[in-house]
Amino acid sequence: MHSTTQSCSKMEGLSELALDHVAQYFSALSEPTRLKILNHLRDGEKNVGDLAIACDCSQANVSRHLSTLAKHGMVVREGRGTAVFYRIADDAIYALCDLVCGNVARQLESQASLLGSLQNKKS
Amino acid sequence: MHSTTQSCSKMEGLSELALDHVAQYFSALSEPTRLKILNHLRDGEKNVGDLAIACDCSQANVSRHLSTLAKHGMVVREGRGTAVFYRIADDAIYALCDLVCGNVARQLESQASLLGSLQNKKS
DNA sequence: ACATAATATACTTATTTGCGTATAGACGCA
DNA sequence: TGCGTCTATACGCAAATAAGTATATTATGT
Repeated sequence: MHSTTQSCSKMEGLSELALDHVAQYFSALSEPTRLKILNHLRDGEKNVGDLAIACDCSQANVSRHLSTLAKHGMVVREGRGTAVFYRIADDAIYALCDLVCGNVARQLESQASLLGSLQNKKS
Repeated sequence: MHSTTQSCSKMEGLSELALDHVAQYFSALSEPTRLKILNHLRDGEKNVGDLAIACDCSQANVSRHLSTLAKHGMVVREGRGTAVFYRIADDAIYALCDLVCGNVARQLESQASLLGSLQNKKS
């Protein structure tokens, strides 16, 4: 039923190998251009060329990034004619990104307030 | 009230700079050892030395990783005596990891079934 | 003050990663 | 079949990153 590595929906007690997978998943999301691509796919599928223009990025670059995202099952590839369209595989990816956005926002705020208090004291 | 960069709880329409922050946040979670550290902090604070033993990792290495996690507000540092204890700053981090775990598990399963069907057809 | 212990950091090295560039491969069309 | 278009890949390079090693820093107790 399942592969040799146990598939677990919680991170606690994961095997070394499974942790690597999770780390690589996060790694796929750790690149601004890839996040930009995901953002541009919010309103539906787009082909590589259009994404390159939208992201202000070279075609080769976008293609490589899409390949990375596809490898992790984040986007789905579908060739039609000479073009290749990509779309989000699972909207859960946005829940993930938005959650992180919230965390980052809080983090920035606390840093800002810390900076502010330091400047006030002006030691 | 807020800093120069708008703080937004959604990723859509984020500035270039904000996207960088989000990417760096993901990047902090893209390392197996750091995930292992977070796992070991589930049951409460631990000092650096104990974490090094638990993670089977050098002290210097763990210290560096903790520094990275702290930089992003994921863990909180507190020195007591000669030791330094770290604890999770926000349990939301686990929700994040568990969510990714679920995605990775699904991803592995679909890859496994794909592999299986290929082997069955044995082209 | 000195010795000891715990943590952080500097330096080096090996690996990874993203990108520019050029090119190969696939598809449609005349 | 030959051409134009779109996408993927190979190659080289520069920057980023993780880890080993040694050392600096900080705190405690005598």
